[in-house]
Amino acid sequence: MELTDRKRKILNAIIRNYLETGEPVGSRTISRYTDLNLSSATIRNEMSDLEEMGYIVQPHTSAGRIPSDKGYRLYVNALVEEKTSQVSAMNTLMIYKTNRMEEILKQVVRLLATRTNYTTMISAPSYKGNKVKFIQLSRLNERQLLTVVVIEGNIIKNHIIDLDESINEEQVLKLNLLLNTRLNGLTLADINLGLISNIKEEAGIHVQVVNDVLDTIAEVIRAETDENMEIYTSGANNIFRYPELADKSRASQLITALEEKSLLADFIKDTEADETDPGTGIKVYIGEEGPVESMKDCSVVTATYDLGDGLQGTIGIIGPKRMDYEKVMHNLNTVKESLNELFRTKKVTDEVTDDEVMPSGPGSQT
Amino acid sequence: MELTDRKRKILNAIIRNYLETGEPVGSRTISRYTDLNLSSATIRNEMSDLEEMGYIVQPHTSAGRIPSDKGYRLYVNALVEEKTSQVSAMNTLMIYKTNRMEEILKQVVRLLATRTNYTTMISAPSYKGNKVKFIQLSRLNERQLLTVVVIEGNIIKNHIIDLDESINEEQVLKLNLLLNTRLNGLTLADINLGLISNIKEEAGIHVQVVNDVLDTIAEVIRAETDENMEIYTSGANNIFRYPELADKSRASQLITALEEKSLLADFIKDTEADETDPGTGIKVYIGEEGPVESMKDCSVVTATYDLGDGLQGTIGIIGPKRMDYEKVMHNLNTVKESLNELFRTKKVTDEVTDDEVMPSGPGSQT
DNA sequence: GTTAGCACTCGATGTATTGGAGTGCTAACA
DNA sequence: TGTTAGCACTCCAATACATCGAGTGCTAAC
Repeated sequence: MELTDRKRKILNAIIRNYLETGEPVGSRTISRYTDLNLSSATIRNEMSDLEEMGYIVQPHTSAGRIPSDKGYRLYVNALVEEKTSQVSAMNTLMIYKTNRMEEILKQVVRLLATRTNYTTMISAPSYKGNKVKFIQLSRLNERQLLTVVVIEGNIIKNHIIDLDESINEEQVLKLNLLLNTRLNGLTLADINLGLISNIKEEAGIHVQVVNDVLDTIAEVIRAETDENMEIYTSGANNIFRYPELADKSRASQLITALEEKSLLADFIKDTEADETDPGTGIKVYIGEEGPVESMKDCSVVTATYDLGDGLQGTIGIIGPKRMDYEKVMHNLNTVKESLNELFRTKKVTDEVTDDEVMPSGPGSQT
Repeated sequence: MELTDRKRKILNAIIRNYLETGEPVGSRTISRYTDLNLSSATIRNEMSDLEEMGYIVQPHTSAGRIPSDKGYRLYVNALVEEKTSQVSAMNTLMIYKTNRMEEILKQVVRLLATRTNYTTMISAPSYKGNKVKFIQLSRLNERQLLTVVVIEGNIIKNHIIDLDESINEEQVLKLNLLLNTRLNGLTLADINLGLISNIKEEAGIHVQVVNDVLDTIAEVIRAETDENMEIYTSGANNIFRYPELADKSRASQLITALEEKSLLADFIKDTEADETDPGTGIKVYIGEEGPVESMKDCSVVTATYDLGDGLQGTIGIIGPKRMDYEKVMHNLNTVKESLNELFRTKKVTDEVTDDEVMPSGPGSQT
């Protein structure tokens, strides 16, 4: 059967109405809603066809119809086409400037949640290059060394090494020089066994330190590429606004998914893997289209943002299938713009970083 | 009216029964449950008294009774007394060793949640001393400096400074020396205006660097004492196990509270402020006793843990008022033991730290 | 002081009944 | 041939009503 223009209009009307009300929509409603001037009976025939084609679904006999995943997909595709051709209304977000990346992300994800009334997530930007840029060893006291490793993209990692034997300033200086000359500009892949044993030889007795520095480098690089992606979420409570997500079992599953960031990471990895999208960089997962089983009652809309220098991450909005896709996509665009804006004007104070507590065991009082 | 021994026993029986079933308990149940050999009628009379005294409450006429906050309080107090006199069964937790404090905390909070079936939280240990221990400036390139500040307790913070004017190695060395000799061993309070202008004078043209280092110090110290406490939670989905917390509005409020770490921080601050507890370090907030309005249907049990060196934090368990206080307190003790254990045996690899991404604006490609 | 007995309350549960929104189908119409 | 009016039918949601049972308070007897 062919999807005539009229059928298309009716389908759109059904979807739009359902987005608003969340209730199944009947033929009579459409008959008045649209400007097609058709009787409800005609609409009924068309709806019957649409159902047969799989665009809409009847929750039970003698209820109205609701869109199927396939129906939503058609609708969203149309939206996307429309969107890309039109210039997105610039409307930057007020992001409070701060030096800590973490703060910015939390702010953004929160803003987005309150603006859209959906649940939101954002992944910290990760850097693809991963070349070692700078290594600094500092002598804290005769048995402790502070290691700081900076890799391209200005990701900083530090570590305190407890030494088995004491070390003096001169030795530290030498090691610094050695490590920097040998390792700068290399990626983890470049640092092979031959190189390592080579360096160890030159380092003489300070093998332990070299080992540790290499571990630290390995850690910083791994942390940025791997599984344990940093993800922030906000507005989890918004799921209770939508009855279709708010019942006990569904809500519980969703809350669990939000807590298990690894599930969210699946969406982000999927988004990042797929570079074939039209250009807006916005991707929509409707229901079962997504990679996460327990979120099959939701739609997820994601977008990648780019801070320049190859530093990029993903923003996502999680809501019911009947979410306001148009609004959501618009908001995602706004956020992308705003983040760009922020980092373009941030030239002056363009550092953001920091670190964490580290407890020192009872053995290390000096 | 006096709380006779018999009334006490009946009250206990009511509470214990209610903890198990979650349903109002009637006189007949108690009449059989206890070994008092009293008829339901007698129990009824006693229950009537207990209600008048405010220990129990009737949800509606002709339902059984449920404990009031006051009733729980009596019960918990008795529990605590009993607990402290008895040696807590040592039963350490399997904590997977890792170098990152964050990982350990996440592990602990998660373990605790799955063990207890309640929602859990843990605050990162914070250090009370806050003396500057070591400052390291490194020249990344002629316009960028890396600042690393270590304070006692080995909390590390770093920062990249973009300079208005170029700087050479020699100048960096001088600044390093200057800052270390002047600031080491001082707390934030010690660093007054006089000292600052003094240092700035000595620093000559590099006022900007001095300012930034001071900012960084201020930030690291503030971050550890202040509001923005790091708190991890787990097992949010567990609230759906308890019907009295699982209805839409309550669940939504709770989820919000868990997301708004600031509310949880209120509990932690309260716990830490109160050093007058019996010695177990365990504190129980029943319903409205807690500082957070939106959690008045919950009980929260907290305990402080101590990693030595004055580094301490708080663990908390959030559940319905009818939570299994005994189990919860026992588990908290176990976790305390385990954390102690972990850091006692961690002497060799006693560092834990790390850091974060920092994007570099498009202006800083070199 | 304790207990048996009884009337009473009130939520929870189950069962009809009804109303309305919606459908599918058929026959008539343009 | 496409459109529409009409009608029988379905099914959910809401309402009302009856019933059950757990629990209470009170009184009178032990």
